[in-house]
Amino acid sequence: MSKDVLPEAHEHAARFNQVREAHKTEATEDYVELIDDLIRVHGEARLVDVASRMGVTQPTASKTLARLQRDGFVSSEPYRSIFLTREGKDLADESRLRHEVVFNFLLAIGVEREAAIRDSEGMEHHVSEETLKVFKKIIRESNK
Amino acid sequence: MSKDVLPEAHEHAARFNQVREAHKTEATEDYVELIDDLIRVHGEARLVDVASRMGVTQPTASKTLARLQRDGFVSSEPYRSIFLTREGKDLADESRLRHEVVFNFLLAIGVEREAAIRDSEGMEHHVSEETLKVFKKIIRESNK
DNA sequence: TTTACAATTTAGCCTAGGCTTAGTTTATAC
DNA sequence: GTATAAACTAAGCCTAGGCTAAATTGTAAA
Repeated sequence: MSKDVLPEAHEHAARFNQVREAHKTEATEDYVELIDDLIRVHGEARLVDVASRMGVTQPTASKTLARLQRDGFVSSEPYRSIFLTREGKDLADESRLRHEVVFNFLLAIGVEREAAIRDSEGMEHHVSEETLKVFKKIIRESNK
Repeated sequence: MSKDVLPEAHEHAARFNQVREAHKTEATEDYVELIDDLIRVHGEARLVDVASRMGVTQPTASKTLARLQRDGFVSSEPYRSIFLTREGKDLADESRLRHEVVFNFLLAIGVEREAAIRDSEGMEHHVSEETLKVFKKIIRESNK
């Protein structure tokens, strides 16, 4: 069962590099997705809510949001609520879509709801387009 | 389709905290799994190979290994090859098992091999026991 | 309208995990 | 047996993402 040869080193490294790439964008995606949700459901996104829902302190959320603003995903004035830029909104939409596919896929194959909620949060950032296609197909089939 | 209410804040936060927990152990799991592979296939694990296969520089690998040693997963003498402690070996076995289940699951549902290799590397750290059970069941069914 | 509380920012600290450059040790080849 | 190359370590720098404590701003109630 276990391997008796290893992939070539550069091949091997490429996998880990891909995971590291995904990690870099994870926080950004989680934040914009949450901000978009807050705006849609509560009418606005306040730092205090972003922080409590991300499970971090306000200074931590504040610092992360400053980075997102620097990188062009978010805009806000001091002491005011938070808005998504066009780029941020696009990323949020894309991110939520992927999140929903993973979530619905887990439900479709029989994972219990609570586990599906929790697992999809972590998994969504590591699912390629190719795999996502297979997930979608299985969701469609389970809806028949 | 999209939500019109959000989960309670503490519930929401719990999901992200779980993902952050998983991130903390990711590097450790990836390193011990790789070290175990190198020992099994090449007879020993040298820093230079760990670094090139992780896709990082030698000083980076060296620093990470120092941390793993501090935390009791790895042991080694300066300029010598790297060994797993009992704890490290157990973690490697557990980690490889999970990795294999995720990989075989992706194959079983029809994901192409290369994508399955890459996606399983990132996904393995975010799949709960509950979901893993469902994955195993689907693998068994596809082998009939 | 002032006062008090809530929200936000600032400052400063920590760890992980990247990097480069430079020095040391080990192994190899002549 | 020594020179050279390869492997490894050391030192120092950077970013992200956590934290606490303290200062500032905004808002609402008395």
